[in-house]
Amino acid sequence: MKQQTHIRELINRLARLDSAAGWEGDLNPTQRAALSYLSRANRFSRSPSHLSDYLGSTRGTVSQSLKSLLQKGYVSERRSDEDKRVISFELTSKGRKVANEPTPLEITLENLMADDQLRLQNVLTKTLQGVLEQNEGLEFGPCHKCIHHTVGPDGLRCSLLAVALTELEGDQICFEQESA
Amino acid sequence: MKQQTHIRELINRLARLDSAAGWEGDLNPTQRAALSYLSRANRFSRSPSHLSDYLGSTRGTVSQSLKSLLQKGYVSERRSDEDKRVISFELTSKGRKVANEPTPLEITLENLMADDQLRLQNVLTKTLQGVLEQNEGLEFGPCHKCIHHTVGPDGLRCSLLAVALTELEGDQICFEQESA
DNA sequence: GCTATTAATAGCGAGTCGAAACTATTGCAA
DNA sequence: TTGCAATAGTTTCGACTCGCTATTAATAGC
Repeated sequence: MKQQTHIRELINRLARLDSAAGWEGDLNPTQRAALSYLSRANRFSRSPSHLSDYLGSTRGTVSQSLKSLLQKGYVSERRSDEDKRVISFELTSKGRKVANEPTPLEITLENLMADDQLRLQNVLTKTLQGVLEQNEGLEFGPCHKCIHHTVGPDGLRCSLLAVALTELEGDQICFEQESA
Repeated sequence: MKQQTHIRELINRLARLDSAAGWEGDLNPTQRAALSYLSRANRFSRSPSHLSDYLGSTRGTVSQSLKSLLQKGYVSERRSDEDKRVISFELTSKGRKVANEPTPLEITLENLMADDQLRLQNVLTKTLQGVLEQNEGLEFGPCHKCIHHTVGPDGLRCSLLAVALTELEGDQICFEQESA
């Protein structure tokens, strides 16, 4: 068998097993993935559109998932004042509690050697960039690794959106992120 | 953010994008994953039970997927003579054609440096073993890397199932496989 | 023979998925 | 300024996945 086929199967199988473990409680794997994204995205990136871009899904599908999460009390929504079409979602305390529970996959990764972890992260990041290039997809990387992220005398800033950033926001996911 | 969370997200996102690309034609990602498994599993491992173990799913779900694949002409079924409860599935020529189309993920992996590929495969394999240990899941590795695989004067054999193996079968996935 | 186990299937309800049709808001240009 | 295209989000449709809970059939152990 071709090696790249083997690696693809490993990635898919790991994700599948991680998903299967994600059925606990009244959530399914997709809802859990949405929750996880929302817990890590910055305030400009928590809309249905961005979530669907991130998940490689469609706005319609994501709209359904968010409706379900809303009914079950894991998220709350808020319309933007500047653009009344835009909705930003936020986790409730119930949602925050669930979003960061470690899965069996995470526990296993935690036990890997430190240099194995680093290598894995680097190669997978490179691979993701390659796939996104073919798809014309957005990277959704962390704000502080972006070409528009600047550190000045008045603190952290995003030169593209022209806003000041808190320390926390610098670590969050941004839909505009372009790797430096 | 914790590094293992980041890696988990990378794995899930890559698999998700690979899935999203798998909607082409009249197949969905799950059906495609089933097809891919059947194309690589040996004759003892192509039943609904083994497929559900492999996918981390249930027999009921897999039964539905296979029914759909059967109706669309991608697979054929055959009841075993020894044990009349057992059904073994096989790909039709139509199924074989679809099973081995490279996805964007595979194309990207192909372009990685050779040592990156090898490292990735090794670390992911180790990770999978770790997850399966927690799950009490089966590994489904290749026959020739199994403790029961022997090479004698009369060719390849499986000492557990007590059968002779062809060269091709030595490279296939087996549900009984235990890494040497 | 009786019973437990195993393999597979069927039916249920919730939810995902892509696709297409729809509403509301915004931005742009004539 | 009016008119229209683009954008954000929702709704509906049909096919399907998913866990769950029977149910049927075949086998294995006693």
